[in-house]
Amino acid sequence: MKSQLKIVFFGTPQFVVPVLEKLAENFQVVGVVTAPDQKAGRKQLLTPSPVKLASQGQAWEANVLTPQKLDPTLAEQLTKIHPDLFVVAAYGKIIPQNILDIPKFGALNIHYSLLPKYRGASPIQEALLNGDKVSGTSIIKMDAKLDHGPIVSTKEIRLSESDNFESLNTIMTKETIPLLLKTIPDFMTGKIKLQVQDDTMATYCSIIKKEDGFFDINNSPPLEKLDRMIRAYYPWPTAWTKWPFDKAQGKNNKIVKLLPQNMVQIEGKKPVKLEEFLRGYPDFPIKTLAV
RNA sequence: CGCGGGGUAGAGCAGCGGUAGCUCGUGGGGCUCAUAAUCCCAAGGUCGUUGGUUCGAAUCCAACCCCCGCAA
Repeated sequence: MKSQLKIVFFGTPQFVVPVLEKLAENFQVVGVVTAPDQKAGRKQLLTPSPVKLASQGQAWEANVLTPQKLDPTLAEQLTKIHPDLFVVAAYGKIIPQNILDIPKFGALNIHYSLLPKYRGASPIQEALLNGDKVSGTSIIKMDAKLDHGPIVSTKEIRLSESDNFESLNTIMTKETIPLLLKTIPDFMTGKIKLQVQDDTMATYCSIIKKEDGFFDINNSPPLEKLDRMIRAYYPWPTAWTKWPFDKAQGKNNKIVKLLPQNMVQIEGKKPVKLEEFLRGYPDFPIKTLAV
C-alpha cells in the first residue's frame, strides 16, 4: 500500500540513492533537489549528481531541481509542487527557513551520528577517528540551525575494529532506511514526541578536506592513530603521504596512499598489499600497518 | 584539447641501444623431531599492440589499446 504523502527529496551523493529509491516505493516522491552538474572524471566532463542520474526515467524526473542558490526562485518552484514533507539526506547546502516552511509537515533530516554528538558534515569520519565503540543514526525535524532540530528517532549502531568510512556508511544507510520508513507515518500522525536536543552536549565536525588525510612519512603518527585515519578517510581523501623514490634522474615525490586491509597504493599504480609493495620498494619506511 | 604516472616471469619492482635481472611465490632436493626457519637446484618472460629509425631496441621515434594518481 503506497502512501499518498507527497515528498520532495534533497540529496546529492551516491550513498543516498537507496534512500530515495525506498522512499519512492513507499510514498509519492514528487520532486528532487540535488547539486548542480559538475565537472568530473579525467576528462572533466560535466556530470550530473548521482541522485540526478538515479532520477532519470522516474515519475519525478520533470521536478529535478539543481539550484546554485537556494533563493526565492527555488522557493517558488517548490511551492508549486505542493509537497507535504521534505526528506533531506546529505544534500550539501544549508537550507534556509523559508524553504523549510514550504511543506506542511516541515522537513526531516537523516544524520549519521547520535545527535547532538557530531553535528556537521563528517559524523562518520569523526566517530572512526575517535575510535568510538558505538555511534548511530538520527532523524530530526529540521530547523535553520545546523543539525539542531528536535530528534524524531534514533538507532544505535555498534562499530567494529575493521569499519571504514565506506563500509560504515553503507551500514548506516541500511539501518536508516527502515527507520525512516517507519518514522515518517508516525511523525505525520503525531505519534512521536519530539525530543529537543541538549545543546550543551553538542559537538561539531567540519567537512573533510584533502589535507586532513595527509601525514608526514618521516614522522608518521602512532599505528593506532594511523589505522583510524586509514579507515576514516577511505575511500577519500585516504590517509596519504608524499614519498621520494629513486628514479633514473634524481628523486621524485609521489603520493602514497594507505588503504584499509593493509593495502598501499602509489600514485599511478594499483593498490597492493603492503607486503608486496615492500618487495618492489624495500626502502619504504612503513613496514607494517598491523595494530 | 585540464595536469601527471605506469604497462618487463604467478606477484611487487629494477634495467632504458648490444643476446633479460632483483625480491617473493612456485616445483624438486638437503638439513631438522619439526618448521611460515635455513641451504642447494630448477621451471617460468614474443619486455601492452602495430609500424618506424638502427648492423642491432625492452631500451630511441610515431600511432593506438589498457591501468592509475591529481583535479572536480
